[in-house]
Amino acid sequence: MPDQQPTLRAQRRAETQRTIQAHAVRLFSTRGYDATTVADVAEAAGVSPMTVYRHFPTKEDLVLVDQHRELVAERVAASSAGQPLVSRIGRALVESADVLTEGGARTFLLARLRLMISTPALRARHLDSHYALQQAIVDALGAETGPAFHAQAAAAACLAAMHTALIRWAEDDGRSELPDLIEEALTAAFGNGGGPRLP
Amino acid sequence: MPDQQPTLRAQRRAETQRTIQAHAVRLFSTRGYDATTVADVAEAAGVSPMTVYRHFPTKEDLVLVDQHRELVAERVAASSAGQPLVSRIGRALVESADVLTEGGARTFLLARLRLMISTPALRARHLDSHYALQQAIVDALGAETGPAFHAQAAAAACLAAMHTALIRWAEDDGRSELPDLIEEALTAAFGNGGGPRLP
DNA sequence: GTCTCCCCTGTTAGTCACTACCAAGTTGGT
DNA sequence: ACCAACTTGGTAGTGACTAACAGGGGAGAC
Repeated sequence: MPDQQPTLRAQRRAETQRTIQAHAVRLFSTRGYDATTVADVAEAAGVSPMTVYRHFPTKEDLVLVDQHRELVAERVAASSAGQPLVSRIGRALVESADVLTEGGARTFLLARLRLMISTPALRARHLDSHYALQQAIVDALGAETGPAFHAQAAAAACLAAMHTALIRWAEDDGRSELPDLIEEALTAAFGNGGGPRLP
Repeated sequence: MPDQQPTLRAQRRAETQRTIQAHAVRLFSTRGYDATTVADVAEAAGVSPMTVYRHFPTKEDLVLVDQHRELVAERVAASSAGQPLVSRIGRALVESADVLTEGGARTFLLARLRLMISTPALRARHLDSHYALQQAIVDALGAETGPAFHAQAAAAACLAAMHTALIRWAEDDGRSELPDLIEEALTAAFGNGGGPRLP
């Protein structure tokens, strides 16, 4: 059970993973996703094609790697249970977006997002990852929120609204603030019942 | 421009298309999607693998063929422009589901839906088709509905709610009424602002 | 330090989805 | 009967992805 070794070996592994992904996104963005083979990515990263598959189960995952889930789930779990579902979820989404766009990874985030929007295969998988995120949100909401079906519907609707904000953000080339766009999309869908703006 | 010939040649084409799809869904449901090759489908349908690809661009499209789009779009376009967006869209979705589940294709619809839910690749493509449906809805809403971004968010949220209803319906094995489930999902997401039940 | 175990990486061969490119039979209009 | 367009089948090839086997460099034990 290698779980308490954040150093040394795992470090190299994480680095090659980052290297491979960085080269992949760069090549996909310049040459196009379909025109770039996994072998091309491997060669650019200086590894063998097999190594790419050991780190990323599919070619699509080279773009779709995502730690967004944990970020959102913990915020949903921490929200006060008294408010309506869409408020709790919406707030968690806005705050998570705030965190993600703070760091210096903004450009990389945009490049990945552009790929996910323009490439059909990636767009489909991206939407499917939202579906997984939806399950995580429902789990984080807890059991006493009425029928699970209702929580599913609320979470799905919130995520769909966020998705339109993501697309808008990419179209803006990241010039606008993502949290604001998400807030606007939520308001457009649910009205002002989604709760007031962050302090 | 062969556009005015609803007879003869196109008839045979439509029939082979139906035959291929029927055999495909049957084989996928029994043997599993991944365990069934396109060659298997072709052999079962009595055609060559090439012919399958002529009628369906990808293996996934063997399950995902869908005329739902036109059905929903025309109902959205016919809705009265005075109501809130989510009401207009939600009503159109409920009515379209009513039409689709009326016919005798209910069993076939369920089989396809089960495949789309259980198979990752199909689930992703299914969600992507909802994205295309979303664009059609926004177009059908007309131009005077405020920022297009708001219409996108409202349509995306409505479709996501409907999707949870579809999953619930499949889990029920189609015993409940799909339009009712969609109505319930919309209410869970948007409250009662979505408008009253159909007359 | 050295030995040993294990993880990581590379190589090969193979399956399968999917795509041109070309050949043949059928149907539709003249 | 004749030409054109449509549909189908065959072949060869690309590329994503998998399984099985072999070598190399760190990890811990002595």
